[in-house]
Amino acid sequence: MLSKETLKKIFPDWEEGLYDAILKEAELKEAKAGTTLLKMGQNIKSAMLVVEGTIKLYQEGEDGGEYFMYHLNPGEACAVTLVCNYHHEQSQVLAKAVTDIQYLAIPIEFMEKWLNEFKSWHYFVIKTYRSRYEELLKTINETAFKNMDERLEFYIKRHINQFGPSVNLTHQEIANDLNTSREVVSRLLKKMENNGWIIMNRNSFDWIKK
Amino acid sequence: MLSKETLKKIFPDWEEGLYDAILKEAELKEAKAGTTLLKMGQNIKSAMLVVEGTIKLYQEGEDGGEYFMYHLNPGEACAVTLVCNYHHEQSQVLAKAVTDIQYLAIPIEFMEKWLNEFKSWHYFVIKTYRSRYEELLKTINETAFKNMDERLEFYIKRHINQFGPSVNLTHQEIANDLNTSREVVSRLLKKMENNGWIIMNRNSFDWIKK
DNA sequence: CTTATTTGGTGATATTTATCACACTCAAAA
DNA sequence: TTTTGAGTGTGATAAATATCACCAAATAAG
Repeated sequence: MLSKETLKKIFPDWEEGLYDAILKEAELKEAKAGTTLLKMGQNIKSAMLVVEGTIKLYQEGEDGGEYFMYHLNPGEACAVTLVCNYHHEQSQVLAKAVTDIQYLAIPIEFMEKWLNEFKSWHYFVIKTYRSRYEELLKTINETAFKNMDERLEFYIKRHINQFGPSVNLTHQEIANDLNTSREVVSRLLKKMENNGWIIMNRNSFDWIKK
Repeated sequence: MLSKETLKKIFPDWEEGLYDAILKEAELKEAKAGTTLLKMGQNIKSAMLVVEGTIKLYQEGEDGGEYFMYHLNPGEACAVTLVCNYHHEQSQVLAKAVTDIQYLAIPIEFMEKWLNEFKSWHYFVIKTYRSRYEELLKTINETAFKNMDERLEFYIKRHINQFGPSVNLTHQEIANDLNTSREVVSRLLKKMENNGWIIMNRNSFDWIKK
């Protein structure tokens, strides 16, 4: 398990008792890069707080397509899992580990209890929902108003914001995240290369614009 | 001002003290159908709780386009205005009254205070964020995965869910909400009419499918 | 080294959506 | 009644995106 000190660094501003409760009730889990942590429709049995690594949150289409919404980083939590009062509540998102990760899994029976018990937990839940809501607004804005070239640019910028200017994604992976096809991504990236926005290598490219 | 009884009917499950606080601090405002209640980028100075009528929430594009996200009904609140700790926080949504409405405006300086003071307020905020987050997920799903014909159908269904099977919207209004053009909406509605899904009248149509 | 697989490039074509142009109809106003 | 304007219908065309087909380069596997 984590030390209380580490916990405090990752999740600051909590009450002492909340750290103790976490240490007592939460399970520290690990997952390899690429693992699916939560599928759409799956019953939620525990809340998920990120300790180490990055998670990507998706919306899943009926046809099986995926649409990337936002990243979750250490100190953040998966909003949908935070307020589940009943065991039969189903996930409306798809969550995947993009790096090897560590996360705290807290059985959902504590959610209601801790809301009553710890003011700092209550604030944490609200802060989480608020920030995720804002991420969704940005995603909607991109999706509803922008063409694929701009959406690709936005996507790349979010990626380099997370992992630095070198992008190690295949065109196919990007296409999946944007719910488009590889050919479209290839052509748009080629255009960006011609514009001098990126330098392409095999299996990766570097963002140099601005 | 509203009576406490009316308030309790519209916003059930609150603490007695919260009703009193609302009666003391909130201002009951009215607005005509069509009024813009909140623009994107505008400073938020009060929280907005719907008492009567329906509000439509939009995301606004840089080019001035609008994209409909969800409805707000009596007993619901505008999530973005609920957690504003500072006076310079700007709205990321556009809110318009679609009918004549009444709403409670609560100066944002009470938000932080009431979070501490009233457990039921805390729950209300979380419940609000949670339900709005879910609405956004649905909107993203429609926008990212569906073609215009399906999005139009979804849009109409949400509308009739609010106002009944007779839809009194011009093609232009629908086009604005879906960020497309009138011609596209006209053609798709014509197709629905041919399929026997709707009956068209001038300035309105009726949904009969299913 | 040779072969197989993954990844990327690109033309051709189809589909979807946007845009432009203009005609028609109804209803309200003059 | 005539006029005006808002709302709608629809063809033509353009632009964006999706899909198909196939090839080439790089890498991994044998």
